[in-house]
Amino acid sequence: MNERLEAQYDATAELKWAKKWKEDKVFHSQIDESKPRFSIVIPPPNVTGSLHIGHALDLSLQDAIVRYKKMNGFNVCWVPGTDHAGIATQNVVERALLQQGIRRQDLGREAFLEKVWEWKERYGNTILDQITRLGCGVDWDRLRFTMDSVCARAVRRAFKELFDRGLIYKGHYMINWCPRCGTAISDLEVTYEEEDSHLWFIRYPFEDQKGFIVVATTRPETMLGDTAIAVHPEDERYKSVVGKNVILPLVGRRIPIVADESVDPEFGTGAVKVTPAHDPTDFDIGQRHNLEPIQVIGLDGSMTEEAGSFSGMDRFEARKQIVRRLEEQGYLEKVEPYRHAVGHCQRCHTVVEPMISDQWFVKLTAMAEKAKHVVETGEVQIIPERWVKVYQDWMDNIRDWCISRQIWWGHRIPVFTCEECGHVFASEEETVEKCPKCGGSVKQEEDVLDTWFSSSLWPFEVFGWPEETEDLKYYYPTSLLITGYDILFFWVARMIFMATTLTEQVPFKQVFLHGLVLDEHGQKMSKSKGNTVDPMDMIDEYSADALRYALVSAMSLGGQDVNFSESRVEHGKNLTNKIWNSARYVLSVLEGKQLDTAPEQFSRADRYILSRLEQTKKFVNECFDAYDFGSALREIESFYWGEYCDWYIEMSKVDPSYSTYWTLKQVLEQSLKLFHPFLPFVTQEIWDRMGHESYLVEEVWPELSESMIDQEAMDRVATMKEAVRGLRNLRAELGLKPSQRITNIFLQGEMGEWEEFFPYIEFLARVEEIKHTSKTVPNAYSVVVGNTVFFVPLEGLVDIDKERKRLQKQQADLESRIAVYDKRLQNEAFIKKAPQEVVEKQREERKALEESLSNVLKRLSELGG
RNA sequence: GGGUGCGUAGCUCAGUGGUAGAGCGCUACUCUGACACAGUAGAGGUCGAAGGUUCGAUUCCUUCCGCACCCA
Repeated sequence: MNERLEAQYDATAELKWAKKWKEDKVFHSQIDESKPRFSIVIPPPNVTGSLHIGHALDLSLQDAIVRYKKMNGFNVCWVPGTDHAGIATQNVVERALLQQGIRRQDLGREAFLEKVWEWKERYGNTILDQITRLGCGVDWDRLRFTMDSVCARAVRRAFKELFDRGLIYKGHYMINWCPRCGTAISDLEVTYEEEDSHLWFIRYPFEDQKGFIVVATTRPETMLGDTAIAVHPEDERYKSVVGKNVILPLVGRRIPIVADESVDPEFGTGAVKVTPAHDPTDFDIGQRHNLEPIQVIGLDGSMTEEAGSFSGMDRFEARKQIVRRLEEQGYLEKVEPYRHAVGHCQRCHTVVEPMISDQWFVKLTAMAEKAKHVVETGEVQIIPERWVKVYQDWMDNIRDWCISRQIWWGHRIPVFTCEECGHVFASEEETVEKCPKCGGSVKQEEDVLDTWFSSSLWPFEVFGWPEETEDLKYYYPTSLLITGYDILFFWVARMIFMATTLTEQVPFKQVFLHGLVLDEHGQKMSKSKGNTVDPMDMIDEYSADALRYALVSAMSLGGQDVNFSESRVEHGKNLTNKIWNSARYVLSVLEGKQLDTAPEQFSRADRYILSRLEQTKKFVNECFDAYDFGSALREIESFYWGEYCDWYIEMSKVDPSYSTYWTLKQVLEQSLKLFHPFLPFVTQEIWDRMGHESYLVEEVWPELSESMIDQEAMDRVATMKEAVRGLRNLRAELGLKPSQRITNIFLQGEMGEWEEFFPYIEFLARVEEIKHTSKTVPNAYSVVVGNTVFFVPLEGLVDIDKERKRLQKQQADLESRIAVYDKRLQNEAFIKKAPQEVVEKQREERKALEESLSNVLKRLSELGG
């Protein structure tokens, strides 16, 4: 044993171990055919970002399973890395440059990208350092970045393959445009929010000047681009006007009234304006009726030349002005308050503008079929299972994926057009000089790919795909993916269809989706609400172990969201200190003792704690297999604190023998191992202080030896605890201080069942001596435990009235409990229909209560009550 | 509108077909031989509402109410 442990755990030890694990490459994995393998890839965080509380949970879970698997003999490979986060990163760097008065356009593409790389080199390690600090056992030798050469190669290959197979195409369609980010975004990147707005009712006069038709709209500013009015074909109110023309107010354009199934007769007046250039539904109507799209809102969100006198005006200002103009000219019929969902850019929160533009798309219908199939067959298992349906529904209703982005930071689309012969082709090469057909000069596409396109290749690109590397063959498909359910569509689903299409394998065999971390009142954390928690602050204040405890212990099997509370972190710190202190005590007791051979005989107390340890181990293993991390951790804690510390260590202070010391050590060591996946630091530090040279994570996970389970030992100790609690309760009621020892008490009952526990009871209940008695002891308090009565005579202190009240209270309690059993046991249907063992158990439980009750009644009658 | 999840102690949450548990908070006592970041004792709950299934429901089913999230 090493030097004594300090009275309090100093969590700065964490820094030392985090560094050592990394430096000693403890988590480096190499191909080893002789071992079962376990591979897992990190969900790559944004390279310019920093660790947030959701990452902390996700990483804590991954680290727990990684350590657990490693201790169970698996060749574990956890691949770390970061994501280039196209739009987000570009925004960050642009903003920084603007502070110096530089616009990216001033620099030009090449120079700007250099700046972004510089930024990445400078700040990109922040989050990696934080992952280290959290204690994550990743394989640093396999660190990847979604823009590094290996990933870039994979992206080009994936693109080319899909392009050549006709699964990627360029098209002129309606997409979601973010005017602030200046790029197209995918459907998933639009978040809809309910907003209070208005429904404007506008009169469109018939061209013959005889009356008008009223349409309702939420977006009056787009009316400048209207090229029709649409009504439902079955709508009786409008049947007669279909085919007629109206004159567009403010513009004077003549536009037709068309009939289209997509119109909802319940909405507004049942007649709607059609703006094919600025609304997805209208775009479809336009296609069906050959309507010309007129773009009146530009890419920057201001009105175009087509908007006439409103040209150059911001779209929201234009809305106000147009409404005013309509009102002035008598076209505005009425305005009603209206609540509707408005699409915002997920990243910058700007209201997105549906626009028609040239973009690149991935054709998903066929790919989705495969992706659905592998989940149906169980090749990919989604856990918890309820997400399967959500996944399948999304695959069923999938739409093509817009993957081009009008930004510079990202993987530039590897498509080239020959300037001579017009040949368009995708290439896997980083640079292409000449057209493969005619040798003419070529021009590459300007746009870059959606970041999620490269992320979707992550599980195989990190192992070197498309090269058939040894790593790829050995580690892929990966064993498990752990991530939040919020990126089920964004990432998980896309990885599955990309993997099944490109590698013809699944990306991972299982995917565990955990909940999100919310604030302590179940609210989403957001900067605007000011309820965010910085995990690094928690680590600094309480330790990484404490933070991990707070997050993981709050997990439930169903993958519910986790409400984060700082008091839980504090408790985590208290727990680490409790482990530390108990170890400190045990080590001091074990100092200088040789405990290499297992004892031949165990005491009842030893067998009790060893039995509970076995039960705990079994339960914890089951939890790990079911990814029920929260239960596992809570179970270990309650065993260690509630049984080992509270009872066994206390009992071990009474006349310890060799088997006591051996058991103390065994339980401590095995508990440290059980705790280790969750609290890697404090357990490693103690392990080290115990004199072990090894890393705990390289030790073998405690093996089950269920033959150690001794039910009788557990039952007897449970009864002993009951007696101790009864005596302590009496002490508390009498106001006895811990320092006041009771001289002696008398036991009336079966001596044989109790004798071996006398020393423990004496110690735990602070009694000088327990003696046996066959007769009632007069003038004494009593504690009834089943068929046993402990008499507690206290010189001059026994208040008969008080004693009577205590017993009456116990009587009432026992009677009410027995009544419940009686009701059940007197019910014939219960006796007949309930399983025999249940009936038997009820009878036994009732009998135990009855024994206590009869003793209580006997005491009362002796007291003349 | 469709879907999913959740309503259990003052707060935050576990959990179970056989009269409910933890942490924090609260009350009282205690620096008792590792731990006051602790110990001991205690108070506190008709497990959202109503039906149904069952010998028995907080647990399973249905409906309703409330909250949250996802999709359209």
